Amino acid sequence: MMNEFIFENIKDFNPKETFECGQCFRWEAMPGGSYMGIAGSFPAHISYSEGTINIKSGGGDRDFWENYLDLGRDYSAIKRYLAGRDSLIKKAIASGEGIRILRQEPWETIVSFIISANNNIPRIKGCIENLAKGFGEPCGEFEGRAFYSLPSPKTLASLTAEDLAPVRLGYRADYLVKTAKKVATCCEQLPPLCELTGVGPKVESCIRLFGLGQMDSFPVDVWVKRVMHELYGFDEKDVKGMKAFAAEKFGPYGGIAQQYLFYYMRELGKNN
DNA sequence: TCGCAGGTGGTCG
DNA sequence: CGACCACCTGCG
Repeated sequence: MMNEFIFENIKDFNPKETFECGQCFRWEAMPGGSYMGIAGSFPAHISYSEGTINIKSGGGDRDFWENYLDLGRDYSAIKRYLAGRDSLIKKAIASGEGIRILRQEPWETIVSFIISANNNIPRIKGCIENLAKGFGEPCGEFEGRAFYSLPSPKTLASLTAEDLAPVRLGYRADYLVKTAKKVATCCEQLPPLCELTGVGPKVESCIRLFGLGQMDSFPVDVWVKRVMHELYGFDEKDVKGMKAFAAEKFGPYGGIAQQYLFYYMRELGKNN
């Protein structure tokens, strides 16, 4: 199966900024600046040029992709709101004008961000691909490559940490199995995130923002600590203060502000 | 060789 | 509560 969807007159979208701002791990840059990857069980190749998004996909309808890329949201208005509330964030926004928050599946974000803990990006990506290839469902051949979804809660719950050894998750394998068991028994309804093993405050914030569309969620990771120190003078240990500040300043769009700040600090780091 | 990387869980004071 | 510390793994 092969679909093609065109979205025209799209502002505030840049594939690199969107797929490399730390919110997702299954998209890969292709020559020419397009991105190939998979959303849920749908592989796709996404490119953008002069206001037009072109999506070639191995599944999912137009509505799915419109929703996944959050195209219904007016990011220009959000940027104006944030810049109006705080002058320091303007610089951060300027570094990542084309960031959009992908609307990923809750389970996908739960798995991804449990794996992300105390880990680095190349290895996170590797683990996720190993997990999908080894234990996920085949999602068909797309542009000459085989794609696999992540294993469902039920599938993962039926495995042991030992079974997952080839995935190279380290101690996170145990977290994943325990969490899968919990999610699998709560059919349909998601259990409270804080009850999931491997889900602490930071991972929970990421799941809320990237998986549940809670745009006010403000994940504080090492990069956000750094940028909040650099830009606003916070002590890097004062996570409570940062969250309170974000709630006060950025209100319903704290999570989007976080993405600009995160991307800004990452880009800054690359030049040093 | 050793520290580090999108933190968390467990233990103490 | 807040401060520590161990922790799989792969890379520089």
